[in-house]
Amino acid sequence: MSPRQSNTREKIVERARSLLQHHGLDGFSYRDISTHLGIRNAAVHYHFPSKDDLGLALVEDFASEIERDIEHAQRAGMPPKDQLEVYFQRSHGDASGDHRICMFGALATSYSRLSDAMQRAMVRLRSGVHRWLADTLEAGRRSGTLRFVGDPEAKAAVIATAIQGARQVNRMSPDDIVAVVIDQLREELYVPTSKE
Amino acid sequence: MSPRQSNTREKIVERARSLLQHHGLDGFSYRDISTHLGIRNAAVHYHFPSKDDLGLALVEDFASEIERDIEHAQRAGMPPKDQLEVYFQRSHGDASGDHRICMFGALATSYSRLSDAMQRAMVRLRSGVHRWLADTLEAGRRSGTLRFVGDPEAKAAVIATAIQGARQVNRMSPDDIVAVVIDQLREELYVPTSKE
DNA sequence: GTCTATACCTGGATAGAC
DNA sequence: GTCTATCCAGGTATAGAC
Repeated sequence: MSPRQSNTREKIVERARSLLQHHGLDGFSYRDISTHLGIRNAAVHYHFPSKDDLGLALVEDFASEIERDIEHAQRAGMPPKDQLEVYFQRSHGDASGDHRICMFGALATSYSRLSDAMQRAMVRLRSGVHRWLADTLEAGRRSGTLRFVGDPEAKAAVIATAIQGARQVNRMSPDDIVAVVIDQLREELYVPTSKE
Repeated sequence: MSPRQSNTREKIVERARSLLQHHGLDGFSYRDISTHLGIRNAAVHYHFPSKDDLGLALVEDFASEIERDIEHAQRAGMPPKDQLEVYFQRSHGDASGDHRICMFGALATSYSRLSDAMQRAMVRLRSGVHRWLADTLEAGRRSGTLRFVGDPEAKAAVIATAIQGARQVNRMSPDDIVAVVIDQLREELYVPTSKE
């Protein structure tokens, strides 16, 4: 009932996450956040004493958002193909909307210098998404709406990494590479509904 | 005949490239280079006055290496499947050997802040690799050694982005994700030689 | 080509008033 | 919870001697 998070804190997280997904953790400063919000540097430090605190909050914020969506889709009994489609559309929306790159891609170069807590949060998030994707693929293949060869875990790895990679190089091309990649994945995965 | 590049310059490029592919452009300093080579900071600045000069040299060095390999494979008349295999093995070697991430992934977060020259060099490199990969896929399908559905350009995009993404998350997992992804791509692409 | 020395700036972080 | 003021470390870059 009582607000556990101040309004400013939320705004900081929102802004910092955008900066992270555009420039990486080493590519933005407290100043970039404070000036955008019209506050002082010290105010940001009040909410997140060190940059590691901020980084951890960003990963956890992102993780709980993803996990909530996965749980919601599963509770609603959404068919595998539809769940996959939500994943595709979210990825494409983030990427083409304001050119955000994937959280894992954004933190990849910093990874070895991150705190243990942050590394653990990322490993946990990646593993959770991978688990969901592999299970979804397997269920779809069993029910006949999806098709692919080999291990669901391996196919999940290809899909996730392709989208992540596409989001990173999207800015380096006039074409919408994310859209191209997702369309190709659809063409390979989706079983046609009518006889071809 | 006369050496156009001093030994030190080569060593700087080599070291800087390793640092770039581990920590990103914002994740290393001139100091990291100079101490490793046992020289002073100013000596590095002599060869590369600004960090942008250094970054451009790294991209161009990498690009000429790749382009040389592509040209060599084509001149040798190497079959499409073998050319692809060279690409796979090089990617896996770099990634599992000393955990280097892909050059595009390493520079993705910095991209919008790079000089025009560097951005152009990266666009050109990406487009060259993509051209080669799409052509190789198409030739392989025509000759019956490779199989895939859809446009060679789109399939090339999926393959390149998947490997790039895999190289980035490789450190976040106990498994060798690059190997998993490449094996899955092989299984999808390679036409069995004997009847199955 | 490499050195010493230094200038200058940015960025993370803290103290203490309000 | 936000401010002003300040500190300090690290990083890029340059001048000038050797």
